[in-house]
Amino acid sequence: MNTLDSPFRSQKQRLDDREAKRQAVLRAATQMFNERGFHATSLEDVAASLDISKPTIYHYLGNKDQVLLECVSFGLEQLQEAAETARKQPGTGIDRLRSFLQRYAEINMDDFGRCVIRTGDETLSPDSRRRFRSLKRKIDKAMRELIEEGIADGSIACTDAKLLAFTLAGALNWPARWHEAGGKQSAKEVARHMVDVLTQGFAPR
Amino acid sequence: MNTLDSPFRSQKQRLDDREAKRQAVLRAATQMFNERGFHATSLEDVAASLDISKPTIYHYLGNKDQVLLECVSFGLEQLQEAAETARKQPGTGIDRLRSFLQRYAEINMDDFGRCVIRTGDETLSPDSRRRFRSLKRKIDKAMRELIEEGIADGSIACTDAKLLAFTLAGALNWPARWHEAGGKQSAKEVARHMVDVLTQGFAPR
DNA sequence: ACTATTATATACTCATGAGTATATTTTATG
DNA sequence: CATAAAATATACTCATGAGTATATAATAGT
Repeated sequence: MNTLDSPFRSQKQRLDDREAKRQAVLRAATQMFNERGFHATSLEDVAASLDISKPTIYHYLGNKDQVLLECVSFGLEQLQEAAETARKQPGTGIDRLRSFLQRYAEINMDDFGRCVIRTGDETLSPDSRRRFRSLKRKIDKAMRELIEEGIADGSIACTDAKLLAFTLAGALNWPARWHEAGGKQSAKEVARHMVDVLTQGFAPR
Repeated sequence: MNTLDSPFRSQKQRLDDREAKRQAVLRAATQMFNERGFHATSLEDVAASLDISKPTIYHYLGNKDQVLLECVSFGLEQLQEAAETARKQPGTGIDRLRSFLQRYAEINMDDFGRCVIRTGDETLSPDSRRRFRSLKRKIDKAMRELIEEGIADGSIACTDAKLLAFTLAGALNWPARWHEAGGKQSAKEVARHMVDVLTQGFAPR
């Protein structure tokens, strides 16, 4: 099998190639959306940043709405994975929840996660919006279930799992707005600290 | 002095009139921005919702950017007031902080406060953005000071006031995205519950 | 009554940017 | 090789919506 740099690529290689280009477009788009906002970013800008032309983007992706949908879907997939990983872990409910929250926060400081947070539902077309919402609801549900498991085993103190989930999500979404990659504290540090604060509360124990 | 409905209004009355109209425009704009998003809302839409024409809006406000800036400024003023009120209150640091947080959350579920949260910095022109950021920084600073006072008097347990402020703000900003006026729980209830959770943490005591 | 000012509307201009028609080149395969 | 398919570009169209020029009615002040 030809793994060297022959000019004749296998079909798989070509498909991978295509996929890599799609990804590159999405990555570039995500970064620009995050910096300037979706509406202030034209696909021409995105194309230019990759030294390609606008129609090339349309060759790989249907339209601007779809570009955005894929960007956020990617972020939401990462979150979904994080939830599944946490679910499988050993330990008490609170341990699993904390481990999820840690990862959740980290993802929200990364390109695609940030995009999820910074994208308002209204930005997407009605169809995409439904998808977007439905994916977000899944994450929310996963978080709620982790909480409920913790309540059940007594490791979490809480009277309203839904509201707790919103509270935690809100706190851990916010860094998507203010944290910047090169900052003093790494995403990991920020996440850890926030999760601790949320766990303990700010009233002395 | 003529306080009845004479057709001859005093200068003050006329100024008030003008101000009332400005306010009406801002209120209508805020609501539409919150629902559809800034970019999906044309000033023509806003005008139509008030049964006036677009140039009338331009008669009262310079341009769309300014409309948005005034909307968010209004929300930020409310938050500023809340901060000042809390500062003046008696009690320990944690009491004053909690009282601020309560009000903070409530405002964020109201038209103008919501607009503050839902408006990304990138949405505004560079000049307005600077104003917007500077006003937000003030609120953040106020929250941080309340926290520091609480740390000083031992009523708040915290090692990083800045990060705690971000954490609390994030959690209490989030309802601007999901809470709706006619929902099951009133803004006040949601706020109270969230503040409690944040105070106590979710680890059993 | 006469003029200036304020409030409002109609009917434009103009830039931007999404999306496309079409041409061209490269790559793959019978 | 010849032809089909994929990749890329140039150069358009076209809708939208911000902002304006201009007209008119109402109100205020002289």
